[in-house]
Amino acid sequence: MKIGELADRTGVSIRSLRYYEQQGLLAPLRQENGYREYSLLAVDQVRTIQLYLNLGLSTEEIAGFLQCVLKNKEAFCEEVLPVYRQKLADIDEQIRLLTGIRQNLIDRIDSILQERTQTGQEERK
Amino acid sequence: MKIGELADRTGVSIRSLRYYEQQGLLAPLRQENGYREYSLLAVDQVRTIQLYLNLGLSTEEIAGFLQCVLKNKEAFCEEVLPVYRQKLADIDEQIRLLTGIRQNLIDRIDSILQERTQTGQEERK
DNA sequence: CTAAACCCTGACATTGGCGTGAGGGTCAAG
DNA sequence: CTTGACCCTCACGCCAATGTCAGGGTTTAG
Repeated sequence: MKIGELADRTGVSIRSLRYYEQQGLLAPLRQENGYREYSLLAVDQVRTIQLYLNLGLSTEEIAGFLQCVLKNKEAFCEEVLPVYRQKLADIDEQIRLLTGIRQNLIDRIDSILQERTQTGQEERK
Repeated sequence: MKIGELADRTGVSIRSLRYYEQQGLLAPLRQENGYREYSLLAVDQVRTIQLYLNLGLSTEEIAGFLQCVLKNKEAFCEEVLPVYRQKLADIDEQIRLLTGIRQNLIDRIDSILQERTQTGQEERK
């Protein structure tokens, strides 16, 4: 199938499909006229890519184990687990940072509201 | 004082100080030779800017109330509270997203480990 | 006088997945 | 033949704060 059909079937934009190819995640054949020719397997492949992107992995990280997971179960691919663990650590760190800022904001909002009630300023609901 | 001294006193890079000025957060006088001339107040001002940046606010948002908070208490500046609340909502949303991904990662890690022990693959500590 | 140490204004680079437009082939239906 | 729907390859834009050159003045200590 050509790129437009693959885009329709997967819901991924043509631009993204070409980008994935550039990043080494897809390798379609070429017709004589230069058009990309995708096999049916490409549909699953693109969905798999999307799945990993939604986990916050970069195209580079995905490229590191995509070929393996397409042919085997994830558990068989040694590369996957360390990437997952690193990502988990990163996310935990991000959540930690955000949680700190969040509490800071809450404290500041509270103290503003408190100061306003003390000085008689009204809080609009 | 000149920009280098302000940078030393605040720990903020010269590049950033110039950027803040460009964003309307600082407005130093100019000497005859074109050098920026900062008053002592600029030190507090820069620290205040840093404080808000660390809360995740953009220079544009900060510009909206910086002059006010430099002269009054935050509680007196009407612009601050809505910005804080919006930011808090944004952060809550980010945390929600990250938490979802986090759980997804944990589930996947667990299932990989479980599959490996079932199929006899070893988990290196 | 000179070299070091500052200061100035641009302006490009970074990050990363993807939108979008330019300029131009290919192909099938009418 | 023509029109329209596809396809191709660049290549810039985005977002935001900051790093980092380049090319050039000024000042200051020795």
